Amino acid sequence: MPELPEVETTRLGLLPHIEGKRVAEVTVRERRLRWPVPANLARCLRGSTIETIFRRGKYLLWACENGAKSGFLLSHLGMSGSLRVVADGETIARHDHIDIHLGNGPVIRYTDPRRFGAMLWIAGRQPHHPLLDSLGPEPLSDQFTGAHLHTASRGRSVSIKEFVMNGRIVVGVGNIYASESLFRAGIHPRRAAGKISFTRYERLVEAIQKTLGDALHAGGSSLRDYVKTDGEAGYFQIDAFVYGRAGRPCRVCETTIQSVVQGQRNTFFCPQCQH
DNA sequence: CGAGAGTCCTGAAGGC
DNA sequence: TGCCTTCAGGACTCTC
Repeated sequence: MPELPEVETTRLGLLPHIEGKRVAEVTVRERRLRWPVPANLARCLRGSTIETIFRRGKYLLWACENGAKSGFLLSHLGMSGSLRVVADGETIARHDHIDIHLGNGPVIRYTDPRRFGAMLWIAGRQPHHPLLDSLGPEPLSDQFTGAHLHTASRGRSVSIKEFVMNGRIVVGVGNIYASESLFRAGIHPRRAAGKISFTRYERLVEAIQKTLGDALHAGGSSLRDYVKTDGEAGYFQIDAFVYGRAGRPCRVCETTIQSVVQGQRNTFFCPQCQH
């Protein structure tokens, strides 16, 4: 369930605890994540200094300085993953798969019940990886514009809902925020992406940025307690206009909210407000 | 290349 | 109360 705002909140929550810290040891209890955790991950990380963490889409890139052994830890929370700062010696629970022990300090603990997440290593000083090669622009950047969506969608018959959830088009728009953003933009989720006007795409960009921005703000409000939380606090506190509200009245017009399945994902929308 | 389906996994929720 | 089934969900990967 971590969408982009939660990933960014995780990054900001970790930063003050890891910046400039040396990795003393790495414990891997479970290698079976989305892809197997590399057998040499501990060897790659051990002894390096974590300079900072970058985010690209929902991926986190941990810049690890260690001379010729420098590289990047590439992590993804999947849908049930979390990264927390815990005290050394903290009790290990069922799905606590990886611990990164920092020098005479805390432990960064990766927990992921469903194991859809990832923990990979990129050797070298450039964060190049196939998973990152074809990602679309960041939704909160200047590169994400109505013009971009309009151009990228010409000739595409795929629904707008599936289109905005495609990471090659724009990163970080997951199932919840896709429904919410389309509602805010007044666009019906089943409309063909290729048949939406430039003006409406400009409106959609605004809606996505507002939706993500609001969630980011709410997530940020939980940062103070970050050490003790699993990053979920604040995340779902935003009132959804449509997500999860099938059968209930639209908050704007009181028409009954409907749900449909698109690409094996549930979509929620107001048939009156969206067209 | 694009579209659509399949896949990984566990916990929560619903049905009987 | 408790077991069984269904669903949720990110995003890569495969097939046509």
